[in-house]
Amino acid sequence: MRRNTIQRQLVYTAVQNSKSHPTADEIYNTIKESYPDISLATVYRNLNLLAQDSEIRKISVPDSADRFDHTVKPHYHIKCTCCGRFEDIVTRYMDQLDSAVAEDTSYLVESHDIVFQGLCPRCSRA
Amino acid sequence: MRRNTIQRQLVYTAVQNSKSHPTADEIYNTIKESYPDISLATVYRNLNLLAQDSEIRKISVPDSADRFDHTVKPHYHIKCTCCGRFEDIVTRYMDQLDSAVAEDTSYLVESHDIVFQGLCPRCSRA
DNA sequence: GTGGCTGCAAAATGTTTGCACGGAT
DNA sequence: ATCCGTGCAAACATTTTGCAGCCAC
Repeated sequence: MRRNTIQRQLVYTAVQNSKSHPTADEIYNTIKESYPDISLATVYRNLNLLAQDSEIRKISVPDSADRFDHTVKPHYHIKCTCCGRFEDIVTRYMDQLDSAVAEDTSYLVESHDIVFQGLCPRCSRA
Repeated sequence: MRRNTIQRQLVYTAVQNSKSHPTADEIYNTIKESYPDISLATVYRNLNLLAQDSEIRKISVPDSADRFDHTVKPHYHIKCTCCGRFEDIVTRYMDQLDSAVAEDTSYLVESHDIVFQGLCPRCSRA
């Protein structure tokens, strides 16, 4: 049975209100402004619980800390190899990849993540 | 100018000889058997240099340590969410995704990685 | 009242770095 | 002779965990 604590609500709200893709530490610092007693461990615990419950999404980013996304609907991401900027891609999720791979591998495929890498407009001008 | 040291050759060879997708620590332990003085820091340094030079590939794995791949040709991976098993997928690399995303985002897209997740045959039977 | 959740500190994990020395060029 | 790469240890970054008390149920 899962309890509905103040801390979990704060974590959830902070992720929802973030326009970008915050790291655990960014969430922690945001919440601390209004609720200075919260602990980083609690932030991590709740981010993981919320991700388990599919209320937020956990994204694994190459060469940096995990990020969290308020958008639960599957979608893709792009990372600038120069400045680290990290953004959504607005293409349609390709369900058919999952079924194709399921046939080829005899895995029970649940999902896939795509991370594109390249130079963002600003960095490519330099 | 890059020097050709024994240690770098050992790291390169260890990655090539590995059938799977070893972590830095696995490479380190393999090499230590024949060359006990090698340091983990040296293994990390050389793995990163080799990946920079595109002699091996570095793969970011959700919720676990980075892995290294002797296959330089771009291809996709799948991870079992239950036992952590990690394998190649033998589909064709979809170049057209990179150009499509380049058009949509005005990034200079270099590449993309896909990691599928699901249950491997063994785990799905349980 | 109970047991899941918290804060804190410590530990665990994964990776990088400062430094003096040694070896490849 | 140069100076890049090494081993070592320490630092660093990120995330998890043990524990005693607390609070939502």
